[in-house]
Amino acid sequence: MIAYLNKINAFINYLDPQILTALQHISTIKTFKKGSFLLSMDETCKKSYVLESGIARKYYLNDGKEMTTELFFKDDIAISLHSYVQQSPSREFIQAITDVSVTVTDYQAFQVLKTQYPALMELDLMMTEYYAIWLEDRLFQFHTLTATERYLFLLQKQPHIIQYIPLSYIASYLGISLETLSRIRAKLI
Amino acid sequence: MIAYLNKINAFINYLDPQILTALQHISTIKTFKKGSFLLSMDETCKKSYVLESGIARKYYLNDGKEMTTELFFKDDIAISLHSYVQQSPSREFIQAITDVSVTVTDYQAFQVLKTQYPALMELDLMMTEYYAIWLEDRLFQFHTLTATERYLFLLQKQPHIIQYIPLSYIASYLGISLETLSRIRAKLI
DNA sequence: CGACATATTGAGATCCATCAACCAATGTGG
DNA sequence: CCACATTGGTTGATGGATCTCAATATGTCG
Repeated sequence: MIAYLNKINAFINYLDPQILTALQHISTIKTFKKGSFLLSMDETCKKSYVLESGIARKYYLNDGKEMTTELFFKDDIAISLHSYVQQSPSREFIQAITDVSVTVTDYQAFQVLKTQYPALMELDLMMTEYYAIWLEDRLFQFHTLTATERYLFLLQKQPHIIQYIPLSYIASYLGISLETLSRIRAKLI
Repeated sequence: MIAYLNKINAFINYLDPQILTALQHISTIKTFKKGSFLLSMDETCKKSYVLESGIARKYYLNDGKEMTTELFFKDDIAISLHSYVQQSPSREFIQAITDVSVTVTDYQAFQVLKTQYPALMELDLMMTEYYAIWLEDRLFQFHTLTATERYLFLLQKQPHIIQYIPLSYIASYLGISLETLSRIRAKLI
């Protein structure tokens, strides 16, 4: 998993400088205040956001309850995949948890660039593969681990998450209630 | 979701015949007997299998128990993604549930062809996106639906599954025990 | 300080897993 | 062709994990 990330980074480093310049031409830097939305439900995800600083999350509403599906840190790519890929209305929100700075890249412009530079198509494929593997792993966790095990797993793999993010977000990310998470933590001390 | 499948099919239909011929050159037809394995754990997934007839499933072992993660029917692509993409040992098995006929395509040969024909790179991307969206949807179901709801959802979306596949496979596919599934079905009648 | 968001704790209800017994259909060797 | 094993499915009893509702505590920020 990490190995594959390294492969992607290596691929980016070996990209033709001309391609990188072209990418920069269709990208801008933008900031979002804590609590504001990079993407709202029913909106089409027409931009990708690479986090430069700050933290964001992706969530949807279920019976009025917010279910967090993904947490974004530096260098993560924040999009709502189903909306981005199909250019259809999103079921998800993407929200800044702290003040956030991002590199914004336009979907349409990127599509054009991909047909121009096959290396970008390949890069897009690698990143999508990585996301799919990450999803498989998450599904595996829901399939086989108890709530406590999922929490410990998160603690071990991404200890930084716990420090900066409200427990209510973490609870729904783990697929458990806030109360259960609180009890799990109490027991572990 | 279906719309995107249509888009992929349209894309395939408009592929340069030369590309299709090249694809056929690196593919062969093969059959597997019921119960036999297209891929075993610890083996690297070096082929992709497009089902022509029959049914297959993907599963892994957890505490000695088989957890079914995916069911394959006609035209589905059976691979273990993490193993295929990273060319590393698989955690999963792919097994023929009935006698199965498949079109086998070699990973390495396909990689070469992709660099030769960018349209194939694009096709690979679209198929991976589709799989990722499917995974997101499955994760959504585990996140928000009860066992009964997940079963009803499956019944509604893929009624053919129930007819040909042992309940034990379906149970683990839904993330529940065989007994619970049996009770759910009893209540629904 | 007061107000609002965030987290903890308790009690009861619910869902689902586990263990175990049992049943039906199918297949196999003698 | 029968006896028996095997596979797939059902049903019952029980316990544990987790949810929900509700009350309380803690923190944070204007």
